[in-house]
Amino acid sequence: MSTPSSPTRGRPARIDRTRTVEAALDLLDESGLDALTMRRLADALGVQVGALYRYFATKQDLLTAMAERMAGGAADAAGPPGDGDWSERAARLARALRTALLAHRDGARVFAGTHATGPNTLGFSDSLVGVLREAGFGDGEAARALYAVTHFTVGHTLEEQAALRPGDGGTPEAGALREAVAAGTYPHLAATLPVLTSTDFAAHFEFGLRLLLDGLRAVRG
Amino acid sequence: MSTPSSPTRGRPARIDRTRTVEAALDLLDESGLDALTMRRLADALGVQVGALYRYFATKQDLLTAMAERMAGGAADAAGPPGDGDWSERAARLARALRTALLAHRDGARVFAGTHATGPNTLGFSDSLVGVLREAGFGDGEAARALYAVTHFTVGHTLEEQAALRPGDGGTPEAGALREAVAAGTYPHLAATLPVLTSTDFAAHFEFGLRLLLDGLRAVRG
DNA sequence: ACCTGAACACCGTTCAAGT
DNA sequence: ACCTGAACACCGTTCAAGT
Repeated sequence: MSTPSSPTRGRPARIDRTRTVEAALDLLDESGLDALTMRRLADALGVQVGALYRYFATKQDLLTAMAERMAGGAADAAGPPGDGDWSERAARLARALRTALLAHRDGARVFAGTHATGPNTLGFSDSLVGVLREAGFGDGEAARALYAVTHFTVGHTLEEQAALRPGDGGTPEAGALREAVAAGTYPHLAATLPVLTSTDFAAHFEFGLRLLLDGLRAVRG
Repeated sequence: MSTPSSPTRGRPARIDRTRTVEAALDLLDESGLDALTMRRLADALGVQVGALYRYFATKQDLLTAMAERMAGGAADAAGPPGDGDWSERAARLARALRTALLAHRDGARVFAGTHATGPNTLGFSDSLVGVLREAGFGDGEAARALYAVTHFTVGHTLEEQAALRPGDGGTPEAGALREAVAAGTYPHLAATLPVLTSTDFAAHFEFGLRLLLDGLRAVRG
């Protein structure tokens, strides 16, 4: 498939999967997902475009490998058993996922657009499900809680990184929001505008995470 | 900008914003987001590609108009005040958003990739924040709850539509998941595999939504 | 075995020119 | 005013041929 054979025959390879994923993440950080093209990546690696297809079947395959790489270490955030109660350990895992996505420009977009099934991604899921099962949650509850926490975290971080994109003044569409709210008749949006346009994304994230964990507490037993 | 002037001078226009968005949604349903190109859309409308740029500044602008269109009607799902308690009304809004996204192929991807600020989108937000404020939640809580519910719903539906993509047998990466879990050592994923690979997405959604609403109940007062 | 060179079949966007 | 025709500067992917 996309992995060359083991013994080094002929000239040593100039690139490999690991180096290519690293270069792709660097390019992502510098220029963003829209500018991450196979040609530009090949340039950065000093090879021709076609060479990339010996290591990745498609660009989607490369993006999946990037997502898997980004998730590295997140599984360890739970800490050893006994280090905090189940809700604190679960919260650490969710925060670690958000942090991992924030660590790369458009990280959430890459993650949301792929379906990595490598050890980093599976390890994270196993960790979170494990914390809940060991806390006494049923298998169904633990599995569904994993999805709820993951989907919220990815959804949140997608918005967080989108809001921070344009780069210069304030939030991007906070302007459009203010304008529309001022003109139209959205009384509740008008009343909550300061919070809605706040850029304290950590506070937004912690609020949603707390809802999910409080909800889990209510569902338990 | 992208809106032609009002009085009909010269020949009547062959296309307009509304017709174009409708054709784009049809094309989306038939072929998916990856196949939705400006050229194919122009073909479907019987014009040349360049003509589209008289109505939409960029493809992103078109996608935003599509997202806004998809959100139509979702704001009304709360029903009249008094029709159910706050949590039931909020749940109806969240379900209406999921349903609106599911109504179009790749609907969640379109919605997640844009930032519509039209009346449908703002009306939905105003509705949900309104339900919570009228139930006695503070402005900050109501605004942040809007984000939590919306991000969870979009994140969930993104996964739901991604899982249903390939189309033929079972879930797409359920196979990859089973395989990896069988080979590797993920005891908690192995134990919960039946639920993790379940395609009852409505149940997954309802569970996460319940966590958020139970969490809100716990936070109130 | 690994990479190059070159092609194939496309893209989004712009803009002079026609009607 | 609205649309066409044609171009510009790219894309992802494939594959014979070189080394």
